[in-house]
Amino acid sequence: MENFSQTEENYLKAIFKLSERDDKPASTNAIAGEMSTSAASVTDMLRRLAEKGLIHYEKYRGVALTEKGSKLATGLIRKHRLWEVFLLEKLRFSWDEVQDMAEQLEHIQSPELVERLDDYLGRPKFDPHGDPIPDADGNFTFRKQVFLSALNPGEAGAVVGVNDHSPAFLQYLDRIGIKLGAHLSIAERFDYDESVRVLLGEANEQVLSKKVSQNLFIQKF
Amino acid sequence: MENFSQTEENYLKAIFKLSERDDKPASTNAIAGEMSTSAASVTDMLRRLAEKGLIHYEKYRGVALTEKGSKLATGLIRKHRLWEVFLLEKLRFSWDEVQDMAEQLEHIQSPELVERLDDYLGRPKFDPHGDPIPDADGNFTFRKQVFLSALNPGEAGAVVGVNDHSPAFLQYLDRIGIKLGAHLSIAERFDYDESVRVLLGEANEQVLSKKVSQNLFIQKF
DNA sequence: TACAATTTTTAGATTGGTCTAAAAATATTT
DNA sequence: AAATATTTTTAGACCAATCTAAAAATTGTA
Repeated sequence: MENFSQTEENYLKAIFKLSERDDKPASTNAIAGEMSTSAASVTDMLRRLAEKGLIHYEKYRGVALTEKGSKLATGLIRKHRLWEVFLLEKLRFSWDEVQDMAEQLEHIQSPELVERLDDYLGRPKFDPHGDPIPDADGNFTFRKQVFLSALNPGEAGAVVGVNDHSPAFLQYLDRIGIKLGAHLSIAERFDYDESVRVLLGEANEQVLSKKVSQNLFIQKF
Repeated sequence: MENFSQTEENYLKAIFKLSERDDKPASTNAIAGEMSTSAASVTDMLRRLAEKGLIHYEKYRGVALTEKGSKLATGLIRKHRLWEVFLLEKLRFSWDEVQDMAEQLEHIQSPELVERLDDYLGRPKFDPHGDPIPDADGNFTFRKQVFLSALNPGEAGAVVGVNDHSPAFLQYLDRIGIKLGAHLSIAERFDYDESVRVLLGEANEQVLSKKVSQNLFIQKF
């Protein structure tokens, strides 16, 4: 397949993310927001991406990825998440440090490298934040997961992912001892501010704010 | 330190390589050749690199790297060679396959990543082609080495590096069983075409052409 | 339905990196 | 030292990606 510029690739990723989130065509403005650029620049780029057959684009109607664009975007996500696993598992970075590096590494062009890396890492299905890693054909492994905020007192499960990937949130989780795979159960729910008291593992009890509980993915037991 | 574009970085590498080879300022034309671009483009870029304090440049007088430019160039070489070690040792690529990937990976911006990678690889001093890997301060480990073509009958040594990095040459070496570290001795030298008959290891005898013998680095016993 | 607000596109300019063709400087030869 | 050859620089143009400001289209609302 042809090669595209890093900028073009980043636009594709942004469109993929927005379409996935809202399940409808991405708007020029939304893309501009995601890319931290102006709407005018986005329009320019959309015209070019459409010419290259990467997106379906009609003026004023928003955009969706074509099959080709979608393959490319999932390929980028695959690379990003595999490199994140590498950085954590092999180079011992922590999960709040890997974003910038993976952002660069995902643009390395070499199909063979991706497959060898995947092999080397033991073909992981999820990245260090719990996000699924698409396989070489672009298929994601899905998981039945809910926000912690959707759990009721008495219910229990394992932490399988985060919704917010910011270093601040990830460092907070480290501080209070929440890692991917941690077991927890809801002890009590406070209607006042929608915070919850949870039991972490055997003996660690914490009160988590509404914001935190809306950013943790749980797989129920 | 500021960041520079991949193009700027590639110019710095080219200038470093040329200055190292000839031990005098690099000419516009030589750089154009190295970069496969036009002399006019080089002149443009030189003006910009000089403005950024990366090179000493006087019109018509050729260029040399400044301290800053030199630090940057050795940093790139360090990254390139460390990634090559990674690709070979960890991902099991062969020494003729790694060039393109390392060429991309060397532009990843993250000092922390380089140091972790170095650690992870066991702080290697030489890359898979026998080229020295500069340390974090830019210091190279030097080695007393000569071309195979400089050895006389009866002399022996170990293959410690290659001068030609082309896949064709490296694959040829694989084919006839010459690896880095291989021991060899000169059995006979033919004045006719300056080829040499060498004994490889215990029992492998080969005649090597002048061209081959001028592209193998040997450390004498 | 018409007017206002918002979103999107167009127009025109800028920057980095590239090119070709021509001019200027340097190096080589006689 | 003059003439010639070579190298290097300048001039002017192009493309990708970006910007701001203004125009056009769409959406929301009185």
